[in-house]
Amino acid sequence: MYRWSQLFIPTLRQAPADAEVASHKLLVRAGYIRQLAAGIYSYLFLGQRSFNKIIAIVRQEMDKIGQEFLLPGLHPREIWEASGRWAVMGDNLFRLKDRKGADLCLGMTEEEVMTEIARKELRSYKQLPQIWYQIAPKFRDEPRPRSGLLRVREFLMKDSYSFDLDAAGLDVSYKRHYDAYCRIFDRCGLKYVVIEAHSGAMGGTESHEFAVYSAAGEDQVVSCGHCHYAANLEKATSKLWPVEDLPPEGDGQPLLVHTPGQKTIEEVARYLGVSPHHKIKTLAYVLGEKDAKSGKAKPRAIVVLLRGDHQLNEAKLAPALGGGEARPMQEEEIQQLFRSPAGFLGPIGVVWASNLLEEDRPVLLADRALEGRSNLISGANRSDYHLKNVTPGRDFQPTGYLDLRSVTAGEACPNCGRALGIDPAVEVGHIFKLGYKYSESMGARVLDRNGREVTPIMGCYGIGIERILTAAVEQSHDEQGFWLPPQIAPFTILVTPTNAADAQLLHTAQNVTERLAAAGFDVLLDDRDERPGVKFKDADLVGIPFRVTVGKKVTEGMLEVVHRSTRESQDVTIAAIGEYFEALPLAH
RNA sequence: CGGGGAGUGGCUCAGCCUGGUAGAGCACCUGGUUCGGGACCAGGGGGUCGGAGGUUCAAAUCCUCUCUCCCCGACCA
Repeated sequence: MYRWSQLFIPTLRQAPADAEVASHKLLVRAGYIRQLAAGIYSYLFLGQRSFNKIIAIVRQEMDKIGQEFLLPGLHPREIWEASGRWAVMGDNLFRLKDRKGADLCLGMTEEEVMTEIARKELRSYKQLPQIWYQIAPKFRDEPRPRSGLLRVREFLMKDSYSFDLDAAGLDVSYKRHYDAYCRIFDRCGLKYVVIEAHSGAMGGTESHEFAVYSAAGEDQVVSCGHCHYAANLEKATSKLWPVEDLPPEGDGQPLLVHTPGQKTIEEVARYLGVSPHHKIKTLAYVLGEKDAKSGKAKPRAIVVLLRGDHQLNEAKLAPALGGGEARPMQEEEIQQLFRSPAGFLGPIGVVWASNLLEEDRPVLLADRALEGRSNLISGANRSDYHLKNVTPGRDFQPTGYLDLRSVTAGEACPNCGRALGIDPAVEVGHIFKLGYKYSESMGARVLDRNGREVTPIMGCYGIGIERILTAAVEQSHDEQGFWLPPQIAPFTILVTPTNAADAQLLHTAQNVTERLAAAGFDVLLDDRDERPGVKFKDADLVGIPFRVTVGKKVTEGMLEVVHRSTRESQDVTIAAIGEYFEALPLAH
C-alpha cells in the first residue's frame, strides 16, 4: 500500500521564481520534477511513475508494429562523419573527447546508429521491411532551453526507424506509425491534431506532426475549422483574397519617384498614399556558403520578392534552393549587387539568372502572390528613390515563381476557401519519410529478388515522452493544480482520511485503499497527520484524477468521491466504492 | 550570439539608491491545543548575501571581472 506519509512527494505552496509556463510551475509544485541546470531535470517519484505509464503505453503500441532495441547514447565521430552530419549539426551536437583524444558525441537522434546496423546486417530483400525502435534519452545542446520540460537538453524519446525495399513499402511503414501514434495519443488522453509538417533538417518528403494546442507551445498550427485542413506554419499554404492593382501613371512604364528617407514598406506606402500590398518587398540572401567550404557549390546571391504585406517563410526557401542554407546579405554585399543601399532595393536593373543552372548570375525568386500583378511599387536601387508602374514579367523576369510566403490568420483555406486560424501548439510526435538520405550516404544495400543491389528506403518517427506529460498538464490545469488522464496519472485514486489521528477514519481509509488496490487500481493513501485543508490543497495539486474523502459521513457508511476535472463530488457507500470505480470507463 | 531581468536560510521575497557586520512570511525541529479547504500558542535550529578581485577603518550594499538562472529574439526533428 502506498502511504503518503512514507513517500517523498515534495509539494510546494509557491511556484519557483524561474518558472513561467503553467506546466512547469505545476510539475515543480506537485513534486514531479526538479531542475538541475538549464534544460536538465530530475524526475522524482510522482513524475517517474507518470513517465513509466506513458512509456508502457508507447511500448505496447510500438510492439504491435516494430521491435524494441536499446542503442548507445555515446557515439563515435566516425558514424556522424559517414552521414555527413558531424559538420552539419553544429553546436546542437554535444561533443566530447575520450582519454585517447578521440572525438565522441552524445546522440541527439539515432539515424546513424540504426543505419549502421542496417548496413552491416541487412543483406536481402527477404529481411525487409524492418521497424526498429527504442525509448532512450536524447541530448541536444539547445541554444535556448525553455518552458520547463517543453524544450530541454536531455529528454526521453521514442524513436523508430523503418527500412523498406521501395516507396510503396515505406508508405505502409509510415501508415502503420501514423495509426500507432493515433492509438498512443488517444490512450494517453491527449486532445491532439495531426498536421502536415515541414520535414526540416531531417530531409525527406512527406511528414506529419502530432500536436496538442497550448498557449505554451512553440509550433504555429494553421487550421481550418470547416474542412479540417491543418498544417504547420512552415508548411501551410493559403489562397489570398483578391487585391486591386493601382492604375498606371504617366505612360505606364516604370516611373521614378522621390522618396527621401522612406525605407520601410510602411513608410513608403504611407508616403505615397498606397497600401503595403501594392509594394514589392525585396530581400537579399547568400546561399551555399557551407557547401562552398566542401567545394560542392559556390555561394550565390538569392533575391526574394514578396508582396509588401507578406513575410518570407524561410522553411519554404531552403527546399526551393535544393536544401542549401541561406543567410541574409551584408550591407557591402548588397551594395555590390544592387549598387544601392538596403531600403531601396528592387528587381529592375539587375540581370537575373533565367534558371538555376546559370550559376554566374543572381537568382530572383518571386512569390506566387506577385504573379499577374501590375503597377506595383518597388525600390529603384538608388538611394531615396522608388519605382511606380512596376509589372512583373514585363519589367523584370524572375528566375521562378514559388510559394515562399508565410500564411497569416484570416487568409483563405487552400481546400475550402474559409478563413484560416493560427494557434500555438506543442509538438508531441513527428513522422517523416526520410527516403534514401542515410541509407545512401552510409552505404546500406540489399539484394532484390533479381539479385541486384538496391538501397533500402527509410522512415523515422519520434515521440517526446516528456512532452506527452507536459501537454497533458497544459490541456488540463487551473490555478490550484492539474488533473491527468487516469491512464498516465501516477496514481488513479487518492484516498484522503480527513483526520489521520482519528483511528476509525484511518482504519476505514486503509480498508478502502486495500480494496481498491486489490481491484487493480493505483491508489495512494494520504495518511499524513495534517489538517484536512492541507490535504485537500495537495490533492488538488498533484494530478491524481479521483479523490475519495473518508470523513464525517463514515458514521453513516458513506464516502465522498471527488472528480478533480469537474470538482463534482458524490456520496458513495463504503461497500459500493469498488463497483463505483469499476463502472467508470477510464479509471483502470 | 543580440536585448532585458534576477542571484540574500529549503521556498517566496525585503534590505542595496544613502556602506556600520542580515530580516519577514512559509517550511523545518520540540511541547501543547486543534482537525472538512494551506490552524494557533510557546520555545528552537538554519544564511561567510552566486564567485573572484578591488575601494574603505568598515561591503549584501560602491567599482571591475566572472559564473549561473529566467524572459524576448536569432536558432531548432
